Amino acid sequence: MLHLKDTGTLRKHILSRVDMDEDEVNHFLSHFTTAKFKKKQFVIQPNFVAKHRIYVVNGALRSFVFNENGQDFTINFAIDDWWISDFNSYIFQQPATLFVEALADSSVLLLSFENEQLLKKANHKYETYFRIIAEGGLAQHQRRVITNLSKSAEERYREFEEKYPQISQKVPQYALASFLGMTTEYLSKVRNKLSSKKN
Amino acid sequence: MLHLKDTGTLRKHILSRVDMDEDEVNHFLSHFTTAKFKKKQFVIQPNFVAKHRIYVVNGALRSFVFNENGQDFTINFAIDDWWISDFNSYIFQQPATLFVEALADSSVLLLSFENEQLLKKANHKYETYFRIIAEGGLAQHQRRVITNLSKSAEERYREFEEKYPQISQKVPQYALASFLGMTTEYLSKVRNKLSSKKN
DNA sequence: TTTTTTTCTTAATCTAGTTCATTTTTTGCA
DNA sequence: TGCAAAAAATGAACTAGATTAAGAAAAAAA
Repeated sequence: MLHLKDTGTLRKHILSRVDMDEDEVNHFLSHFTTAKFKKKQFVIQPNFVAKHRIYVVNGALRSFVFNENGQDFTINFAIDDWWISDFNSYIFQQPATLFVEALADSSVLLLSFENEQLLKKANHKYETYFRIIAEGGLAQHQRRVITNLSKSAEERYREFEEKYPQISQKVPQYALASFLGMTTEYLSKVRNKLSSKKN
Repeated sequence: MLHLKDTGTLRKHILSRVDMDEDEVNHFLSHFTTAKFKKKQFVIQPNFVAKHRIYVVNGALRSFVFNENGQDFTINFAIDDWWISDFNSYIFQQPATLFVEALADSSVLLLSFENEQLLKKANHKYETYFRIIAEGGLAQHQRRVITNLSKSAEERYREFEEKYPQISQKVPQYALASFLGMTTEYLSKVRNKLSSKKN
């Protein structure tokens, strides 16, 4: 059984998007399990089907891939109050291509694919919530594609810093560099250049 | 009033994703308007709110942005049986940042934001459909981010050709080049290199 | 058909960002 | 607290892909 304290932020996340009464949110939240992950622990691995959507209560996770040369690319970050998974795997219940790992000790809430189906059948409002987060994620990914195509590495870094200052504090630089589509070395150079400009 | 012929492919698109009876699909489809766009015509423009989601019956559209240097970047294509819009603008009803233009004379079905809200209120199944297409779009964008980060320009082109041979027939090369994150000149070089390898 | 406009190709030059090798700093943990 | 391992920084050499420029081909317009 879940403790109230664990689900407080997710409760807010839901209520800020869909109008539900107390009982409805409670029923929704009762379908989640809690879990804790140690830093460097894997949550999802390639070739296994992603069984869960993961809501981060606190901590930091990232999803990433290796390409054929063994280089590591961060696909997404998730810190407090964000969702993460290999959605391509989760939604279609196909083998994952991504890793999801903890970047720091983290507490999460897990929703299994089966429980999600039960929820969507049980109450229209639950499905509305899933629609809204999918649409939000779609819009966000579209914005990311736009920046990746149309801005230079330096601009991408500057924009990220401005938009997500909390994240760049929490994650290692190599993970941020590959998320932004550049090497660690180059990010280091960019950072240096920008900070020397300020002073 | 819409003619049946116009909505046939959208009908199939819906029924392959959500189980509806005849009346339900008809009611859903009655909320769309038809439109035809001439090649080069703009469907959505920056600073105006995207009022519609656009389903392409036949033809070809693309969404794109200009960056501050006036370079043009294709964000998405939509050919027969695809949806397109500036989703960031449409979903949140904020001013668009993208253009959407017709690359060829096209017939489309338009769903206004207001009508979409009516539909979602009217029947649970309609919302299920919107959830499913949002999730599909999210998964697709995530795959795109992965390729853009982890593959070379040549590989991106090869994969695209393999996956969407119909599209590269239909769209101008400069639009494809910027979609794949490279210049027209470089795409031309890549094409040449690959086709000379084959012979 | 001819003219005009748009798209595509080719080639030379250039550069943003990578690679590789080494050093310094930070982190974790016995 | 000290030491090994991981992460970050630095710099030099390199390259994938951009830029520029000019001509050829194709498509649209007249």
